[in-house]
Amino acid sequence: MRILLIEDDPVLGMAVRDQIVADGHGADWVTRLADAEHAVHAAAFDLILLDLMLPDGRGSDFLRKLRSTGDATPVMVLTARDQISDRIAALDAGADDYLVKPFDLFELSARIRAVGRRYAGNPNPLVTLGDIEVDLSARSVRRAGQTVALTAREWALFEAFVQRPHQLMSKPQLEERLYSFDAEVESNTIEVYVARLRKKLGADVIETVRGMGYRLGTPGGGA
Amino acid sequence: MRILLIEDDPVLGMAVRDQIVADGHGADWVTRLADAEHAVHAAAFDLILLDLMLPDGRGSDFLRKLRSTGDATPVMVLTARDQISDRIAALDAGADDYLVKPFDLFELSARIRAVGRRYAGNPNPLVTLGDIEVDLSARSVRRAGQTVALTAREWALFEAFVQRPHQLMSKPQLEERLYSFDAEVESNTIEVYVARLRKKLGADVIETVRGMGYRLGTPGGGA
DNA sequence: GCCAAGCTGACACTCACCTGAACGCAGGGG
DNA sequence: CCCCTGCGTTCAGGTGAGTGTCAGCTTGGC
Repeated sequence: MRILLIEDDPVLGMAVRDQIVADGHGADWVTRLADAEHAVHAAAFDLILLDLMLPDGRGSDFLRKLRSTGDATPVMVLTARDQISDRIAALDAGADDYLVKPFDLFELSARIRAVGRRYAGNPNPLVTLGDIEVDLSARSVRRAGQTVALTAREWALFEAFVQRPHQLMSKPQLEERLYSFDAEVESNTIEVYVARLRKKLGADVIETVRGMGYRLGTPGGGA
Repeated sequence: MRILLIEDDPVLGMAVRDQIVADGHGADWVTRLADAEHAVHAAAFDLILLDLMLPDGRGSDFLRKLRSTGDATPVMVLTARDQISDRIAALDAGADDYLVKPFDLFELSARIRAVGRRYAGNPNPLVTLGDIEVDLSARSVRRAGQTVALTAREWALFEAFVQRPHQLMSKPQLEERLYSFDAEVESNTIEVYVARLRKKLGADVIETVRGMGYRLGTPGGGA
């Protein structure tokens, strides 16, 4: 999916863009409405993430203008918690969904997938790894047909691997993913959670690459 | 599908009716609540499109009256942007969905198809969960053959789960669903209603996934 | 054999969740 | 008009699952 992100806050913008890319989508990031209008004229997007407060205007005006041209691209609005009236205005102007700041990046991923599903018509995308089935949108994992219950952290870690099937991931990378930036973890948390995942899903779900990190394994003995 | 359109604006009404017909459904168009009441007594509809501002009364009153007679016909409310309180009233009165004016006729078609799918012409749209039977169109739940009475909120919450059987739903998602887009609820309402549902329907109807949300339990059909 | 890197079982602490109870409010009947 | 009932919502106390940390053990490289 090709996603246009309209957000002027540099920190949030970068975080969201990284998440989008990490989810395997293409991301165009602009910080002003003028650039956004240029972008939507230049290319077709599958989804637009729209901040409401921007330096050169209000997002809802942009949205209304977009809709008036007949453009039906799904638009997800990013709002602060106290901008209730603006949010309603955005929905009435034709937004399809909204997210309240500060939002969870996981929730963002889930919503983006939901949009993709709605407009692509296909049901839930299943990822298969040997006898393991992963439903990313439902956050459920089955092994040999049996549903395996994962905790929040376990799922977060596992999702990181599933989303980048062949990529090697270092422990600092994974820590960053699990704990954003602020939290400081000075222990072997990742090792512990890798162990817990292996216990629940089989020893070969995650492969250790000594001195470098981990990557998704090849359960079922396929290769 | 047979659809009743209650809308006094001639331009919008005609457009919507034409769209309905173009989609291959049957359309009855009335402009006043009196006519609407007459229509629902005379024939059974698969869907009612209901404007809230009508010359001879408020749509939400019509809806409440309809529900009080036990009529469970799906109702989609058509609202203008500044009728926020009315919109909430309508949802509380038992609306299944709503569309904000001005809306895309394309979206209208999509929503109608969604309703059609949800209540797909099977004579018995029964969902079975262990010893629990759910009739979405009749808004009734039976447990071990015994009908269980759910309140409006309880049903709204339960329906959210039943409609997406395997989907994990976060508390913010569920709050959205129950309270539309306006209310800022900072409390444990969802927890309370989950507890009440469990009390009425059994502890395992809804499964808690700590830190992530809830999903439908698997009293008999998980695996 | 030695060292570094990774594995794992155990454990205390926290907080997300559960739950009973109380309050406000609206609707209906007396 | 007022009381009564039922629903929705809030609150506070208690609890356990989830989490991070650590110590001791295993594995792999040289």
